[in-house]
Amino acid sequence: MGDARRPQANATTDEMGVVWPGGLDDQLISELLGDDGLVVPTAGPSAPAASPCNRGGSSTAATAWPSPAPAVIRALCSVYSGPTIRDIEKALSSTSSSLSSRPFPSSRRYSSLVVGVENKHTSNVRSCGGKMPADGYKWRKYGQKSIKNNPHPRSYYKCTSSRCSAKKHVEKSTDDPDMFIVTYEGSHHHGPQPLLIPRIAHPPPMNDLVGAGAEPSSSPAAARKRKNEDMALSFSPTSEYDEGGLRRDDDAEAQRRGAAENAAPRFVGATEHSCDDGSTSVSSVARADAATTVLSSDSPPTIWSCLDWPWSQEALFL
DNA sequence: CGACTTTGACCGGCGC
DNA sequence: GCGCCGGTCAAAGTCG
Repeated sequence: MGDARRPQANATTDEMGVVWPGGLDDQLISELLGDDGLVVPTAGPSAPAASPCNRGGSSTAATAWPSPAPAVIRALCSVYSGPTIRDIEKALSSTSSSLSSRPFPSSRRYSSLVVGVENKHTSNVRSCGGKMPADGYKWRKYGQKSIKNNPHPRSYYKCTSSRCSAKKHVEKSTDDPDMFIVTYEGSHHHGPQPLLIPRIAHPPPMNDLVGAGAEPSSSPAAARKRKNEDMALSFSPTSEYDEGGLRRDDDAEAQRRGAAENAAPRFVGATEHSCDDGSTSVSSVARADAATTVLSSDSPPTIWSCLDWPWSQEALFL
């Protein structure tokens, strides 16, 4: 999964299997909501799994996912924009070599967590806008550390939801300054912050929504945010998650959404995405215990994707 | 006043 | 045991 970005209306959309021009296409909505293939396979570290929203009738899914209510799944599917299982399988077979050279830090600890530690999941996230895409959760930064062999500091975040032990740390890749390496640890016991509501009309610019709030550029808040953005690792949005109509969890809502989250499938795969500038990049590889996501383009996605499966990583776009 | 970021200090794990 | 390193804590400051 990883890539919850809306694919751009150009070259690699074939790879994604969908074409979403400026907004959430009616046809797409119909397709998604009408998709009978809302079948989720059992998760397993070695077996490819699928989104509950596998478009295009992938027949890979063999086992029905146990718990989420159909309404929940439909809601999830209505906003899911990640690769299909077919995309994943295809990309896995073609890009595994390139992915093996992705810029993981040389840290011994880092390498080990990628391979086998439960509840630790590493993603590479690229934003062509130079900012970290929001992932749908609200995080509080609790530390920042300089890391050996990486000129960029690593920032540590905790989920702000009470009783939630999810953490993540974010650092810039040494090889690619546009690449953010995000490691998630633990799992949320609640759903993503925003509701699974497509936001179709008038999406604000990406730069106003990711990594910084949509503040008037002349305001003190904007000045502070600009200052923060200039700092090495102040690119991960936290409080800004609530802006633009997002809101925090309350307990009941968290429980409802948590049910869907707990039933989340696990993606295994990779795909390719395109930036607005026409460039493409290796996209996503996700395993039950590791994930790579490349998010590209400056253009504002139109919908929110709130899939947090299983490592509580999902991308949020407004 | 609450929520948040920043940042230096502290702590524990690991290798030598 | 020592030093390095990553992860966390907590005080201070900022902002709305």
